[in-house]
Amino acid sequence: MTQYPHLSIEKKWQDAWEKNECFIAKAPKPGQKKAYVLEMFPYPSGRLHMGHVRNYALGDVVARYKRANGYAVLHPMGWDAFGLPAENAAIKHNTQPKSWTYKNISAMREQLKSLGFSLDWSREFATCDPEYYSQQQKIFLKFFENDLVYRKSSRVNWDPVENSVLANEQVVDGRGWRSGALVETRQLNQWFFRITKYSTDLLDGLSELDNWPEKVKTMQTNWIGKSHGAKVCFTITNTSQKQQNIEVFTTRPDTLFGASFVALSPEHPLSSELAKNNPKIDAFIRKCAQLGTSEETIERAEKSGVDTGLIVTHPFDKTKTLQVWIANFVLMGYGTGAIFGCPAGDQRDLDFARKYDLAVLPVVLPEGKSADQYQIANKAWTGTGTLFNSDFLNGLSVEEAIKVALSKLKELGAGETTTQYRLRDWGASRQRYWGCPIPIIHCHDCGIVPVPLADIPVLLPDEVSFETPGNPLDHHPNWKQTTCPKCKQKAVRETDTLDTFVDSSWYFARFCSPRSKDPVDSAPANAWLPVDQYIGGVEHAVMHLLYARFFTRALKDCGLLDIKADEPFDGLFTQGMVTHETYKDSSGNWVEPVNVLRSDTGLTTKAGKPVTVGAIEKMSKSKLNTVDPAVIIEKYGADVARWFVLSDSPPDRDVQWTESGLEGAARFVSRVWAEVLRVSKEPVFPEQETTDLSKNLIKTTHKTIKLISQDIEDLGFNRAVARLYSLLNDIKKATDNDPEQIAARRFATESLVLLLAPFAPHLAESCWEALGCKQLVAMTKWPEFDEKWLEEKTLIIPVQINGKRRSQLSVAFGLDKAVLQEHALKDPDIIKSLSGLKIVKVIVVPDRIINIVAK
RNA sequence: GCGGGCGUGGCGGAAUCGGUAGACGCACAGGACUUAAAAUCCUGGGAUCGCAAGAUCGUGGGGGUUCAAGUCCCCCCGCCCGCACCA
Repeated sequence: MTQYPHLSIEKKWQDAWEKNECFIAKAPKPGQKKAYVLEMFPYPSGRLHMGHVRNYALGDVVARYKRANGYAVLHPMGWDAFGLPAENAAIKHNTQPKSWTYKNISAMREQLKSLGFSLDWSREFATCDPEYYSQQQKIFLKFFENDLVYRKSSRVNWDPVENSVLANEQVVDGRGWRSGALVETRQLNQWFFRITKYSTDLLDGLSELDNWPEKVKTMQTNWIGKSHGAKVCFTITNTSQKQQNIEVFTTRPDTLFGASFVALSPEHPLSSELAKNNPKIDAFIRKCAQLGTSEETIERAEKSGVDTGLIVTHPFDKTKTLQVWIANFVLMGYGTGAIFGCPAGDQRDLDFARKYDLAVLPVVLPEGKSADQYQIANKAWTGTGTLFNSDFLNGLSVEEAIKVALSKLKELGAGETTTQYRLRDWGASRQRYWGCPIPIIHCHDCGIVPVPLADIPVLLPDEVSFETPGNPLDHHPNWKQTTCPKCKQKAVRETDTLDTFVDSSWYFARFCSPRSKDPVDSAPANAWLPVDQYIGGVEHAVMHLLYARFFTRALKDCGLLDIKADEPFDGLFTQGMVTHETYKDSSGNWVEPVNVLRSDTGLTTKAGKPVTVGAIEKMSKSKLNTVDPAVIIEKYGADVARWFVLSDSPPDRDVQWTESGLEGAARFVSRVWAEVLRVSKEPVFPEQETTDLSKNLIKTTHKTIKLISQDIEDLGFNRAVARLYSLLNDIKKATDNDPEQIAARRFATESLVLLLAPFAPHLAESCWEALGCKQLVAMTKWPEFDEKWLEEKTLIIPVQINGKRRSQLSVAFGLDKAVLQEHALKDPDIIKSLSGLKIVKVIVVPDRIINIVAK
């Protein structure tokens, strides 16, 4: 077989595309449709991984397809370049985050280019470019002006040995990952974006996102967590404290009669107040603080608490009293930071009650249970039912009881209805160097003073020291020293930088006018936004996507973004991960796939040690089960790598990287190339339609054009790939050498090449050239199908008896029920199978199926 | 713990509306070509029973709805993603 010479060819076409400016986005002409195709931009870790290849290959199919269909396409690329790894690398390798990051960007840019993605590189930027983050500082100032950003005290993980703030991922089992010290929590003044101002709008907006996966919308809905309920006031009877009442939030006021305790969050102001005079409470709160700030760890921890000794009265019955506890599972960030516990109706409350031997009184009776026998063991009943043990609520449904309880609370002045959101304001302060500096000055006399626009950008210092732990900006000998813009006295700069999620919350808009002196120019923004197809990992389903939706709204409200669209991303697609088998040697060390040798006796390392195969997992450095795209591109070519990640697995599911799958992809590329060379040597005949053979191939080709176009629209690339395999097989099978057949074969082959182009663009260009076509495929129109070839005159209908296929009929299209039934009952196989049975009923679905029910 | 998703041959998957389960690819087996091997080409593969015709079973497990269930409903199991300072 003719080997496809990928190395020389791929570079040639990449240069040709660049020379012809094929992928430079040009504003849509009047009447021209646009497509903004965007994949989530990468963090410049230094090397491309297979997840990137998949992500960008998916987007590239869409971009190339849209271009071939006459759309003006914007398909840009940039770098999510700020963040913690650069600082870790700086410490580890004794470099500077800046040089490390830009070096990585250069390396990854070359790798991306070698894959031949149809990107508009003229718009490239990195979020750590001063041109980018200075615009972000302007946005921050505008948000500050519009009260969309503010300062408040909030908890952070604190490493007492390193004297620095830890990210949640840096807290391992309650200890700092480097120092091993027990983590404490500290209160710090930090900057917050007022995302909760848009809670309702962000929630309502979801319903218009028809081209988003349902699961992502559900996750965002739950994250925002709108719930209707009540604030209920419990009066403390035995206190010397100033605070006389405890306010709790509940969505289930119907279960108030089942309340057996009230619980405060360890961070509740009253808890801290009580801790002052009670060492036991103080110790408990300190212990809770060691869990860190992650909601997951807090909720996973075994339920525990401490009795405060306080007693409150029940709002509905003053003679009933409840103990007040402090419990580790009550979150300060939600509701009022206090709850009432109804153990029968909430699993956490029940676990808590069992542990501390508190009363468990069921108040909701599930349907079909008897009131005098119903008991709660170790499973709370959270479903519907009828209220009992509940005084004036007895006999009501849960839904009715909620209403009645609410009006009673209002009547007694013991509570009010409220709407509560789970969504919290976005804490965006980071006590780190490698991020966008917050353009604020702290003045002793004037307080918080924004940096004047004329003084923007506030640039990061290039060289910082990581010798002392903590925030290098704070330690820098002179960076933070400045003068107050108002009073001209000595003042200091804010040393917090912004969360990198801020950088990625508006980059898609910046791509419309990447070199502008303003954050986003209105004409190009209106021409390109919203993003028509956004593609990235499902791990970003909530935070990144919600922050970007918030920013779009906030930017519009501040007048910094002038577009008609309300939402940044019209279409969203979440792709699956790239996985690989894991390998371990006899000493239990992970082994890289490149070091595993396969032989008849099993797997060994290159050194000959036996290797065992472990689970198939997401490619990761820690498990060493990665495959370097650069190695694959060198050996097989970019098209093979692209073809592999697009084959077989549906894009939203995980794809398992296998050597054999890769070889299959390589084989396909060679087969296409060989077949095209064969066809290219044949004479060119005008298209004719005479023989059945040629008709079939032409028909198959038209059908394939239609189906693949649809597959690409639906992002079902694995199906498109399967159809391309089929079409190639059909072309290869057509071996007759009469002019009709040769003409049909040429038509099918040319179509194949064009259909292939979004998936394996270099191969397509080479084939196109071999077939004698002068224009680049990248500039050629998508093939069209003709409906007249798709009309089916006859079809095969299965005939079932009792739901089991027993025969089939070849019939004309569109026959009516009676005729079909008659045909079916005359069928010899059916007559045979029906012997001894009595026909009960015949179901006929025209053009689909016939099912005979018989006994 | 809470929220979301996924589960189909030896393997990846197809079946888009409740209507022939297993398209297409990989791996495997047999054959052709070759001095031989590789590559390539052709053919065959869900399982069980059967010489065959064919029959029965079969979409993680258990129930249910329906003439008909991979698809809809309920329960369970396993794996994956997110949980607000990783990106």
